[in-house]
Formats: sequence, structure tokens, C-alpha cells
Amino acid sequence: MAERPPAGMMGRGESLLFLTDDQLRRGIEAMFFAYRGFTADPDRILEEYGYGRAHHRAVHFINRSPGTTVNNLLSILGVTKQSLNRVLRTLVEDGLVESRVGTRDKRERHLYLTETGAELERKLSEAQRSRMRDAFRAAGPEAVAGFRTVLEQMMDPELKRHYRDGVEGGR
Amino acid sequence: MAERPPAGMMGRGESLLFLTDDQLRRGIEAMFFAYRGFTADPDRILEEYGYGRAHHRAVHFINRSPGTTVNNLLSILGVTKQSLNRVLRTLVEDGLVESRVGTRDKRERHLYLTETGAELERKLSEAQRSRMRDAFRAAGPEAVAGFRTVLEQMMDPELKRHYRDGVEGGR
DNA sequence: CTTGGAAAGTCAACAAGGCTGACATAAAAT
DNA sequence: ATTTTATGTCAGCCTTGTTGACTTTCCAAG
Repeated sequence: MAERPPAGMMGRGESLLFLTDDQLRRGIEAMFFAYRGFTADPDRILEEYGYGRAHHRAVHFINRSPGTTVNNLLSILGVTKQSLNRVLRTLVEDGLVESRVGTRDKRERHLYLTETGAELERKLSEAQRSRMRDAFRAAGPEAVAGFRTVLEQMMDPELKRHYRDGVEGGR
Repeated sequence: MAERPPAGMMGRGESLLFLTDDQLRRGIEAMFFAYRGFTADPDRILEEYGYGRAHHRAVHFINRSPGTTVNNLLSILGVTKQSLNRVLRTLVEDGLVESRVGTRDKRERHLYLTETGAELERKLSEAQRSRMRDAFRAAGPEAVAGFRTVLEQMMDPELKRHYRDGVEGGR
């Protein structure tokens, strides 16, 4: 607060007003409020199942990369194996996820959604996509491109790798 | 998955390829990974203090609107008053927040940051702004405008109100 | 004026889902 | 043969969400 921008133009005709502390604070709050909206719909669905966001994340990334290993999921989600394991255990017990011992490397467990799991995934992602679609449509293609550019810049380089991996085609 | 876009053009020259399910999934994952980056720096600072994100949020919005009431904070943060109260109590005990009984309405508590509280707020928001600034600078003004447009569309209308309230000028 | 309800805040107890640490097992790698 | 890797499990802690019960304060209707 208090600190106002230099109140003038910048060096080379390029206005940098979008980088003032106040503009940045607006960006921060935009992230905060938008993320709430982003998770609101899935949260409601998850509640009916007695699951939480942790389950959603697991289901999402197993769906994205069927046959992924526990270790891979760990590095994507950035939680401890104990934490992930608790979630995975309930999903397997409830018959939403199947855990198959690896063929080449029998230490690994490869994870797949069952039909029931895929059904939940569809419900969740359809709700989330629906909101995203409305937002994208209202904002238009150029805004969407900017949205993605900024978000990509905001990621940790380590995580950006996982983001890029998620491109069409999968494995 | 499997469902490819109609693989052609749209009606009126406007390509809607940015609304395919796959593009939407990309947007969803962008939000997920970017939010992690967004909170990473403050999280590290908070850890030194033994605080969590809930403390960060409280400190942020008290700084944005000094003298705000607990109730107002509740509607912004969207948690129960019991949950907020616990966080607020530790902040008051630790001398980062001052809680003054309302003069007109003695049921209300008005919240202010102490000098110590303002100091923590500066550390947190400088870290967060720094990352946001780098991302904004790398992405450019147009991308930033798009970023904000999309995020704003993604908010619940109720929350969008609070976002708009946060505009320069405050009260 | 009194009384009843609503509003703001506090206390207690519980659950989800993070975390660390210690340990077990099997398989792969050296 | 030994070490490393991948996974799983148990125990226990912390933050931060929840609900329920309670107090204090305010206000409005009788």
C-alpha cells in the first residue's frame, strides 16, 4: 500500500502499469477467488461420495495416464507416499481404481480406473470442464491464450514438466 | 478422451478449437499446477513462523481492508467462523493482529495488523508478488489481460463481488 | 420495559488430509 | 552378496476444515 507507481510512462513507450504492486495484488486475489470457483463444483460431487480433493486429484491423473505408477503419481501430486497411499487404498477398496503389479518390474504398481472409477472421473471432469468452458467462451480465444501463458509462467519448472507431459497423445 | 474435435472449422470463421475437451483439460491442469507455484513461496515463509495458508489469507485481507469485521472476513474466506476464529486467536496472541471491540456495535470485532503483522504481510506478499511479476513480465500485458478475464469468469458471482471490492481505494 | 430472537463471537470435539519417522518386503541393480 | 529402489504399513502429529452448544450484545415487538 501507499507506494504508488511512478505515475508516469516508462522508458520506451512500453507502459508497465500492469506491473504495479496494486495490479499484482489484483492478480493474486484473482487467483485466490478463481481457484475457489474452480474447485467448487467437483467438491460438491465429491461430498456425495465421501471423498475429498485428494481423491479427485488421484482419479484425474490416473485417468490422464492409465497405467501410471505410484511413484510417478507422487512426483506429480507432490505429496508423501503415506498420504497418497491412504487415498489410493480407499479408492482400490471401493473398486474405483485397480492396482496391477508391473510385468517388467514387479516392484511397480500400475494404476487404472475401473468402470466405476471412470464414471466418477467423468462426473467430476464434466462439471469442471463445464465451468471452464463457460469461462473460456465468455473470455474468447485470445484471453484464453493469455490465461495459459501466464499460468505456465507461474509454475515451478519442475511442475511445468508434468504439465507439458499432459499433452494430447499421453504416453 | 478418444473424443476428437470435429476436426474441421466452425460456422462463421471463428475457430472454436480452444473449447475442445482436451483444451479444457489443459486449462484445468494449468490451474492446478500454477496454483501450486502460486502458493509455494508464501508456504515456505509461513513454515518458519509455524503458520499455514489460513493465516496468510487472514493477514492478507486484514491488510487489504483494515478495520474489517470478523463477519466480513468470513464471507470473503468462505470458512466457518469457528475455523477462522482459531486462526485469528493465534494471530492475536502472537501480537500480529489487533482485535478492537466495535464502538457502535459492541458485538463486532474490528481487525487491524500490528507493526509485526504488517511485517509478515510484507514478506508474504512480496514473495508472492515477485513470482507474479516475473510471470506477468514474461507473458506481457495482453496475456495478463486475458489471464484476468478468464479468472474473473471462473469465479462464483458471490465471490466476484469480493474481488471487485478489492479495487484501489479500499473502503 | 421486557422479552424473544438474531447476530457476533468463543469453546469443545471430531474428521480429512497433509507431514515425519520407523520398518517390512520384494525385486532390481551393482 | 549387498545395496538400492518401489511400494506399503503403522503410529503419531499438525493444520484447517466441520458441527454443536453457549455467551454477549443488539434490536424490535408487544
